[in-house]
Amino acid sequence: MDVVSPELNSLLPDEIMDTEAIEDVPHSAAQSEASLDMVVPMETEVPMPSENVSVSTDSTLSVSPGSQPSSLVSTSSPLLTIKPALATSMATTKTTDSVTGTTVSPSGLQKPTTQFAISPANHQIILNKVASSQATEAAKSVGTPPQIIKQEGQKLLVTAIGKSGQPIVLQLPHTGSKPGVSQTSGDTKLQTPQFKVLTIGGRSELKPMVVSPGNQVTTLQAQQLKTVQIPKKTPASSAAPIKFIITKTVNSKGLSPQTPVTPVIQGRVLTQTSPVMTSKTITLSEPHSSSIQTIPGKKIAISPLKTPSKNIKPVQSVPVAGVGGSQFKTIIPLAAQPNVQQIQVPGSRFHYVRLVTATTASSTGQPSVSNTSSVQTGKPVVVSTGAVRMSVPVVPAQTVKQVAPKPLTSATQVVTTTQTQQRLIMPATPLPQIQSGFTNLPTVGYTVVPAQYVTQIQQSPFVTLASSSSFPPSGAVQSQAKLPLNGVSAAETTSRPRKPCNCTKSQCLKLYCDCFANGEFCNNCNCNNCFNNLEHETERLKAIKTCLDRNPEAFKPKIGKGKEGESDRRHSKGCNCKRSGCLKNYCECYEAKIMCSSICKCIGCKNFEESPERKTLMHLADAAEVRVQQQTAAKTKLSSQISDLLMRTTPVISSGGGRLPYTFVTKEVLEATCECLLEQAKKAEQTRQPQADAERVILEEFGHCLMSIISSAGKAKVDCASINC
DNA sequence: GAGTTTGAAACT
DNA sequence: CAGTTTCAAACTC
Repeated sequence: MDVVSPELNSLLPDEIMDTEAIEDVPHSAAQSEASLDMVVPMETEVPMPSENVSVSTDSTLSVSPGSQPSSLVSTSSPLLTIKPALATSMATTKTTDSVTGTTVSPSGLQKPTTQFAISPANHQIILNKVASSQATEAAKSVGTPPQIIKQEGQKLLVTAIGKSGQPIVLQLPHTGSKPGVSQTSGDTKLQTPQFKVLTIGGRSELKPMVVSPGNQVTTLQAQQLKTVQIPKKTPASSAAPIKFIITKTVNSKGLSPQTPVTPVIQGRVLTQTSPVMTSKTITLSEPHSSSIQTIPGKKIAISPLKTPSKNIKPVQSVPVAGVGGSQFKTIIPLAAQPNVQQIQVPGSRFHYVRLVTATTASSTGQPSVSNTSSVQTGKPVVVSTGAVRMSVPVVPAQTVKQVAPKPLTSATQVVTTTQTQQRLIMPATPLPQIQSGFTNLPTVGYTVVPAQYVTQIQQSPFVTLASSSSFPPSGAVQSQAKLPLNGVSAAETTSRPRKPCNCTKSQCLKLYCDCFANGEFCNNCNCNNCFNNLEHETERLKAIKTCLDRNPEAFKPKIGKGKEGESDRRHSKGCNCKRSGCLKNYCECYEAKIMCSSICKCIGCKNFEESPERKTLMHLADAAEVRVQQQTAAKTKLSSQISDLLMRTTPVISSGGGRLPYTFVTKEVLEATCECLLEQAKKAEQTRQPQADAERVILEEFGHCLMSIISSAGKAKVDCASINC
């Protein structure tokens, strides 16, 4: 029996994942071994490089929320028992629980390096297994991963766990805890009396791993246990309050030298929706939709299946209930070479991309629609080597749009989108959790990829995003995506046309670089020695982390809403201008076309509402802009008319077999033409027609004149030819 | 296009 | 946190 304590659910951070329904349970083949030094900023989930707990695709998840879905309450220090099916395989891998630094050693062979975070707010538990020593070192460098415990929502997030074919069981024993294993934050105090026991897989094979969160074991024991079993291949009822998000963990090639064969790791997030919490939708759809079933046994069994291929959900969109409301996540696994799963957080500027290196993955996605939202899974993501897992900071999304599930012939995936377009990977909010998560992140396998880049990545044949999905395949990887997304042009998707940077010394890895600061990859830039690309993923991630360490809001938009709403946009930090009077583009406020505010520390500011200089400047700017627009429109219209005329006269000209006699454009003809045009202008002026109309009339007259000239010339030429002149 | 100015970012 | 340096964009010529 595999049991996961309900506390874990409660402990899971809201931001990380919120799911309401479990649809698909992929097999997880997890391997621990992360070699990469990549740090992913802003991940709520701590990726487990080596191993992830995955719900096997084959297996159906049966969740018995019991009568009380909300009953899943995280206890402060739940006992967590993880049982890897094959303990022997675990030897090379280290498992770490994100929970307050508790470490789990599977089969006792490995160091306890696992860390898992528990967010009491959502009752979520994130289990991250850090297999590789490298990962642990990275974690060390980052610092001890914080435990996140939130009691509000009841969510269980389980990521990364054992190798494929080796189920990992999370168990919450009533009694027993390893001393000193876990830390409990003060948040853990808030514990709900009830437990949920999740059993995954339910293989007899499984060897128990015990993770004891530590301090408050006794309390947990006292609490009620609910066990939910997820039988393999059993359909899950949507009604089940518990949601599972399964994320596929990745095995990186080089990551684990020790284990040459890297199983695909699938991770899933299990979230239980509490009545209190705003619901978030999680869509994990297996090809054959698995339904969540409540099992009287009150056990949830999550069994990673050995068969890796079946239901890996390429895309996961998870609405997450956050403080501000529901938050939405979209995880899109991107195919091709690095398997990439994209996680979109509405409002965020970054796309989280999860690079999955799965050796094998195959599944035919069947669209399944959950009541609230659904994520369709397409074909399984092909796992190549280094597995990268990205957790996404969740930004509260006001509304979530769900994409109707499509049958996926290919690796098509439906992506749910929020009203806002997908953007971000960086948390809109300061997201301390992200940072913490970031620090916690195993350095391996994570990357933050700009949206455009994701689009580029999608070129890979494996994953085709549905039309609804925002990422159309693009041609060149580095080329900036300009293809329409969701029917929206790329230009529309991006708030502004990005200017190419010209960085020379920063390697485009500092905020000096606008591309980097905007969370974008350099593309078609003029920079030198650019590291802001996928080729320098590691450096880039480090740079991102550094920036976030320095300023957690470094990637937040500087221009935010003021107190009074959108009309009150203002610079988040204020400017510090001294010499520009805040009336040049040096000033970030002026550049953003907003007034300086009280938080600005500028000297000699002239960028305020009543400023005459500003008014003059703005007036001039507006006038110039209007002028430019008019000129552009006039040019366009004139050129179109000319081309139209040429098209019409072409037969005449061609019939003549030669060029028209330019001598026809004599001084007299020009004067006559000008008079015609002036006459039209006078008429327009007398009738007080609008400028646009006047221009149109004049241009039309000009066209008529041209027609007459060309026609006359053509006739003359024909006549001349007929008389051999 | 080269050089200067400017202020944010980075550094100490 | 303040002062200084670095950096790249904005600007001028």
